[in-house]
Amino acid sequence: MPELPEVQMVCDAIWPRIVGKRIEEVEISHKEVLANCDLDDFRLRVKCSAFCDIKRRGKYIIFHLDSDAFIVVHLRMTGRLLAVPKDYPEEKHTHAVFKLQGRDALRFIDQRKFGKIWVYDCEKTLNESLSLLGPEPIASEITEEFLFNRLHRTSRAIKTCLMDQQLIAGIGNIYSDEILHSVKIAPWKPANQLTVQEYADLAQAIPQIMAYYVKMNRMSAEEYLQTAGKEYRNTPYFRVYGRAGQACLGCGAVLRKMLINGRSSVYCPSCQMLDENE
DNA sequence: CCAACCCCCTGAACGC
DNA sequence: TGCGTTCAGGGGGTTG
Repeated sequence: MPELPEVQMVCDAIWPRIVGKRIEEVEISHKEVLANCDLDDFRLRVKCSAFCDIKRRGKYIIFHLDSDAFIVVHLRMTGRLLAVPKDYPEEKHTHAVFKLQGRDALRFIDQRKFGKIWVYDCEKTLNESLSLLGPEPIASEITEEFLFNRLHRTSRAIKTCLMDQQLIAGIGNIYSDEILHSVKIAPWKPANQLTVQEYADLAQAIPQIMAYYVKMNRMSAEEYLQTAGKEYRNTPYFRVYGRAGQACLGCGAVLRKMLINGRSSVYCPSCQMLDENE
């Protein structure tokens, strides 16, 4: 489920209950959740360390430990991280529990078991593992020149490009649709057919749209816990995602849904097709 | 290089 | 009410 705005909110929401606390015990009930080591190894590398920071890179959540090791979590489709009191009722599909000093525990819950947890010994191995990620969407690197240089030779659909984590890290199916609707570009348009103006529009819209949804998704730790991490505040603000069959908020035409590279995509057949006869 | 598939897994929503 | 089908916001892998 979560893309950059949701992952950012999770980091912010669990931060106050996690940072500064020591890991007293680790319980892994579904060992496949560990992506790059086995259970004993994992325990050995993180136990007795304290969390000193939580950061986000793309859709990855990065826990910095005071041993200089890092725990990295990717929620994929249905993963959730909850910081809760140890005696808080345990939810189904809880695969990992970090019991912290004091009253709280960090739990990883994932119905579909797609989510993963990695551990890295130092900043060097962490950086190597993330080295293929493109720049953050809310960053000065996202310029017209950057997009042109990276895209003008590929015939892939622009939507597919925006979701490519090696181009830009953090955009998924929802926000690629939102971005393309805002700049009135058809999601299936081959990237190498975009005009100079369209590259410029995208460079402007990508940081702006992502920052907007980060802002709209902000919630307190208490609010996050109340919904058990299952609901997001920014959902009512989507202008195309989840609105197929409803009116385009720009022109009133009925929004349509189609598959692009196997991903459902919602678009406005009127305002996102103005350039069809180029 | 890239498109077009496949896979991982569970549950909700929908159609008959 | 039940049963089958389809779909889900991610990403990695294989094939041609």
